[in-house]
Amino acid sequence: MHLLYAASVADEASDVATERANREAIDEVLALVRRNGGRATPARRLLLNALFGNREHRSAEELAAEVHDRAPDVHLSTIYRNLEELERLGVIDSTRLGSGPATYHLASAAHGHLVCEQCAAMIEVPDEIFTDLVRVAGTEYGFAINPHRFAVTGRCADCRAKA
Amino acid sequence: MHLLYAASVADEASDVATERANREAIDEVLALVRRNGGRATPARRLLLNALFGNREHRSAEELAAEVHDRAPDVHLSTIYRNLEELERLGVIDSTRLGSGPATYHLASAAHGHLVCEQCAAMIEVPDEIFTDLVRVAGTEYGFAINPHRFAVTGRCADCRAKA
DNA sequence: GAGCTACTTGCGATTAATTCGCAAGCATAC
DNA sequence: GTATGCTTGCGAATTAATCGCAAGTAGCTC
Repeated sequence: MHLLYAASVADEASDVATERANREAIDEVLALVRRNGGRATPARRLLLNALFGNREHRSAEELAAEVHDRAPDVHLSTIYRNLEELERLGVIDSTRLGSGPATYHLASAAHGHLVCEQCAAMIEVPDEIFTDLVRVAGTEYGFAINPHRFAVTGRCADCRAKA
Repeated sequence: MHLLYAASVADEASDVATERANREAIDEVLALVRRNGGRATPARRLLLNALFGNREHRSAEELAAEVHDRAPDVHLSTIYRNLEELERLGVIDSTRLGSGPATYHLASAAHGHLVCEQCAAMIEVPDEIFTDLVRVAGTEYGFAINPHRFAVTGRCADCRAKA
């Protein structure tokens, strides 16, 4: 099993154990950062901690709030710069869901997104749902789809039922 | 006859013809607007003229620029309000392509979009490419996909070749 | 064709999300 | 330890879109 995944699977039953497990995964990411000419700074470590802390989609602002619990001085622009860097390295994915801010989560928790245009509900779906689209786009247009970075919009079951 | 003059006369002639053809379609839309409690205002007519004028994707700002050729006083917020209204009525689709502003085009020219994450190139694709995705999302999640409102991101053939 | 009513508009201010420039700070390599 | 250059904090700037409000006007009514 992949280390990144293993770390975040543990539930919050034992905070200490989770934190230790996450620290290993975070150190691995920081090693990757260093291999790419980057530095292991406290701000970066705290951001990774927030990202590994739970698997939900969170905006830059929300992640900043979590980082601020421990280091109130970390500036929002630092969060943005680090998110950009981590995405470039493939550690996280950013996804634009509808009209709000972009959301971020670990690349190891990759999945597609269905977002309702009416109620903004978001459904996470496995990549397999895109198999055919990926194939056709590849053969017909030479286009390699990345299903993690965009949201598929439409209307959810609830909203359809109401109409 | 002077060539440049001939060209401009021809352009103007075709402009006039196109405008007459579009006017019918535009009147039809305005009738729909009125049926829904709206009014046929000059600003609205000019915006529709711009939308019917060519089929490309254009941002609110670009459409405003076109409207301004004839009526410089139409405010950008009026453009936004009218675009919102026209989308609500199903006359146009708005699509978020990547990171830039939303783009708008006639719903009758509906199609999907592949957008390259690297070079921002946009490929228009027929709806059929989504057939399987639409089917699976419908049966598995009760979700009705609208393939016109989002962009499928990934890497285009050119950028893949370079890498 | 005058008048009423409600939809629309122009305009500026405001919000939301993100990016940028720069000087100071600090992680690493040597 | 010291130099190098990646990073940060901070505020200002950008970009895209939305809002509140008073003035304007489309379209119905009589």
